[in-house]
This record gives sequence, C-alpha cells and structure tokens, in this order.
Amino acid sequence: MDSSHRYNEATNLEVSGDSEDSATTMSSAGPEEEEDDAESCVNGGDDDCGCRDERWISWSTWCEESAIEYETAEVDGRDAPREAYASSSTPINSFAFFKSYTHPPNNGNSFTFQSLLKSCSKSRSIAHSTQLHCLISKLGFICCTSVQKALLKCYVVCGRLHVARFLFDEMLERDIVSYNIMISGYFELGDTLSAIELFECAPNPNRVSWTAMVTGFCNNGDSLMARRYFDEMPDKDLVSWNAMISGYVRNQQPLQALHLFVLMQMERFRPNRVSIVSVLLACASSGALDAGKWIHVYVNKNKFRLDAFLGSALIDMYTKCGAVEFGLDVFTSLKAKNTCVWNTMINGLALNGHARRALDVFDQMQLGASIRPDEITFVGILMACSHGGFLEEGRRHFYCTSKKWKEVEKIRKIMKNMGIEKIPGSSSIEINNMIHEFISGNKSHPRYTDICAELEELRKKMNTEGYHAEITEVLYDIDEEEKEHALGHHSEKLAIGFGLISTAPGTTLRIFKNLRVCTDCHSATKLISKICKREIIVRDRVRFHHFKDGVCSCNDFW
DNA sequence: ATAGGGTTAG
Repeated sequence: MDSSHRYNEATNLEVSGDSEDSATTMSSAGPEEEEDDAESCVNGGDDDCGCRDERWISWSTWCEESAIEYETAEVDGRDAPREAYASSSTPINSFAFFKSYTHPPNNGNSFTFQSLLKSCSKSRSIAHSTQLHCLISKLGFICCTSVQKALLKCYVVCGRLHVARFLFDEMLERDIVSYNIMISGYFELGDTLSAIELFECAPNPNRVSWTAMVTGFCNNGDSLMARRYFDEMPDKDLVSWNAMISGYVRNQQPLQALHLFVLMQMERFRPNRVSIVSVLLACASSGALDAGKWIHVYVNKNKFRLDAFLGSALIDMYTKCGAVEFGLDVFTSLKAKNTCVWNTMINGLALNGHARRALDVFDQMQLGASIRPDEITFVGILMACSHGGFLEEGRRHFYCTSKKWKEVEKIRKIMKNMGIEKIPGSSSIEINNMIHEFISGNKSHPRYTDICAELEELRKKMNTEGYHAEITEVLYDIDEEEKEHALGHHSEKLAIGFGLISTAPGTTLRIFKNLRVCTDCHSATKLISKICKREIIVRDRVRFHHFKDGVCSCNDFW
C-alpha cells in the first residue's frame, strides 16, 4: 500500500467523523436472512420429527430455569434488528427482547446468537455466557465457527482463559481472528508468555495480531518490548501507531509518545482523533503547553468534531499545563457536556487551587445541567476543598506520612524484594519548544555543571536570607550531610536552575514534576522566586504551585 | 462481520 493511499484513508476516517462509532450501529442486514452455516449445523430441523417444537420447549424452559429477571424491552419500532438491540443493551434486555420476538418455529439463526453473545461479552457476564453456551449447544449452533468465535470472546473477556483455550483447541477451523482473541486474552491476564507462544505459532499474523502484541506489552508495563514488536511490524496502519503512542502515555513516557507522534507524521500518517486524544494526554502529563496548543490549532484547522472525548482531553491538557482560562474556553464552547467533561473541569480548577470556582462549576453541573455527579466528581471536590485550606485538621493529622524511619525502611525493603523500585523524581521544563527532563541525581544534562554552579550560588544567597535545608522530608535514615546533598539535587531544583540560566531575566518558569514537591524544595522555590524576581509555576503530581515574591499560591497547603 | 488504538481521580 503506498503512502498516499494511507493518507487518504486516514483523512476519510476523520472527515466522516462518525466512522469510529459505527461499531455500535449495526448493519440492518443479517437477522432475517437465513444463513447457510447455521442452517447446516442445526440438528434435525424437520417438522415431522418434532425437532422445532422441542427446540422451542428447551428455549422456554431454559428461560425460566435460568432465573433471569426480565426487564421490559423498550425499543423504538418493533422491527429494529435484533443485532442492533443486542449490541447496545444489557444481556438481560437482549434475552427479553429475543424471547418476545421469537415465536415457534422461528428460533433465530446464528446471527441471533452472535448478537446475544456480543451483548454478553460487552457486559462481561459469565453467568449469561454459560447459559447461552448451553442453549447454543442444545440447538446445535455450536458447530458454527462465527458463533464459536463470539463465545470465545465471551470467555476471554470474563477472564475464563482456560475455558476459552479448551474451546479454541477444540475448534476445527481456527482462523486469525480466533488467534487474535486468544492473544489479547492472555495479555489481559498478564500471561505474556502464552501470548507470545500463540503469536509465534499463529499461521499468518496480520496487523491486528501485531497491534495486539504492542498493546498487550504496553498494558503489562513493558513498553520496551512493545516497541520492539512495533518496529518489527511489517505493515503498520494508523491503529498500530495509535496503539504505541497511547501505550507510551499509559506507561508514563509522554516524551516518547510525543516523539512517536512526530515520527508518525513524518511517515505520512495523518493523525485521527484517537491519535489526538493520546497525544493530548502526553502533553498533559509532561506539561508541554506549546505542543498542546499546537494540537488544538490542528484540531480546529482540520475541523475535528469537538465531542466530549476530545473536549475533555483538551480541558485536561490545558488545566494540567496551568492554563486554566484556556481550559474554561474549551469547556464553555463544548455543546455536549457529559459527566467526564464536568469532572475534568472541576478537577482542573481544583488542581490549580481555584477551590471556589470548582465548587461553582459543581453547582452548575447539578442545578443548571442536571448531570449526576459520580465518585470522580467527589474526589475532585474534596481535592478543591483540601487545596483551599478547608481541611486544616486533616493536615495536622497528616503531619503526625513523618519520622518513622523504621517503617519506611521496612516498606522500602518489601518494595525492593517485589522488584518495585522507588519512582525516581523527574521534572521537566519547556524552553524554546524543547522539553528538558531532569531525573534526581542524574548528571547527564549537557549543562549540568553550570546548573550546579547556579544552584550553589543561589544557596549562598538563600542562606543569608535565613534558609536551612528542611531535611525531615528525605524520609531515609542517611546522615544529615548526605540528606542535604540529596535535597540539593532534587529534580525540580535542577530544572529551576536550568531555567534560570537559559532564559531572559523575568521570564516565568514552568516546571512539571511527576512526584509531589517536598517541603524543602517548596520553601527553597519561594525564596528563589523572591531572590531572582521570577514567577515560578510548579505542577507536581497533585496540584499547582504558583511562586511569586517569596509566596506560594497554595499558602503552604498541599 | 468477528480481532488491534482514545477522556476525568486516587
């Protein structure tokens, strides 16, 4: 396939807009058409021997015996295809609908069962899956390969891999689709070895199989292995690129995600909304505001439909980059606001310390828009309150997470034994469209010595202002001097030092840290903002700190 | 057609 063709394909995907939703809009063809496959595998089928009646009896018996509480099927137009109903409904509704629709001698065909199974896998209902499995066996549809695959999927999404494997091994015709279902199933359970094994014996792995490997490894935290498969993949398409990009985002490697996004376009693939949402997440978690703005322009230029998905991603990006007003602009311009959109806005405001505004939006959500808040909304509201300093008692209680060295030591040992390393502190700063990342204690930045000299200079000035390193926070029982050294090289200090020496006086510094800012860095940054007459904005894992003239916007609540 | 990619928090 040549690149220009791929380009067009990608464009069409975007321009048509709704194409990615087509999975829920089933084709109307099918249900009433008799399928050869199904007909040939049904046992009997002769009126004279009473098979049809018997089938109907077993169906109704099963309905009663399965103790399913039927809900009233409400469908617009009784002639709506059963598939459409099944794919957009719960299995209970689908069964009820099937029952109300089915009169002897019409017991449905293989399509009917495929759709019912689809609704089972959608709701991950093992009970309904097994019941349907029984019925399908009774009626003889189990020999139909498409029904088998649908059943396979049910067991896979319900986590019953051993059952799925049994069915898989029993299948007479195993096509690439069944292999792919099994591969993702193994990854879902974290059984990467079995997934690899299946992939390697897969007759002819296609793009879906390769992408399943990429996604599978990413979901299991192994982006390195995912990248290896991605690089080896012979014929990548947009979905495979998106899988790798979003995989990097999920594994907290936003810079790699951004890099791959650029690479993707160099390979003449045109980003669609999925790529855009993923890369916005990368911008949000690395604080790449300029990159994020560029994406927003791209979205407008290419007339991407601004739906709740894209809208929340944009609001999330802006607020996590400290640009609250831009986030609010997107929020107000959004026509369809679902719970997620409201939550994103509330959390974004809370994150930036705008407690009052977050609570206002919360009121608006319930009173003005009548959207029901969920648990995520409440987490956001709590966050807003705590950052607003409304929970002082909580804070006092908290100060009682602080000198238990022995406990800390124990936890560290357990973590090490489990193979979990402490997450290294990492801070990034965007300068001239370049993102510089600093890891605490890492000396690899080309200007490392200059940065240290600058920090040393600052320390002297800070000491005259009465600053002494607050060492209690290092939470490790090393001697005082070592503690002070470790503090001096916290990643945010390195980023600030670099920002100071590489930007014009007075320029605002925007730092992004993956962990929380420690007390020492907090008071040091306050002083630095005063000494250097700079505004310094630090976003840590939990919230924003706007430092100016020796004061922080969080009023020391965090 | 069935299989692979995307939103909010802790």
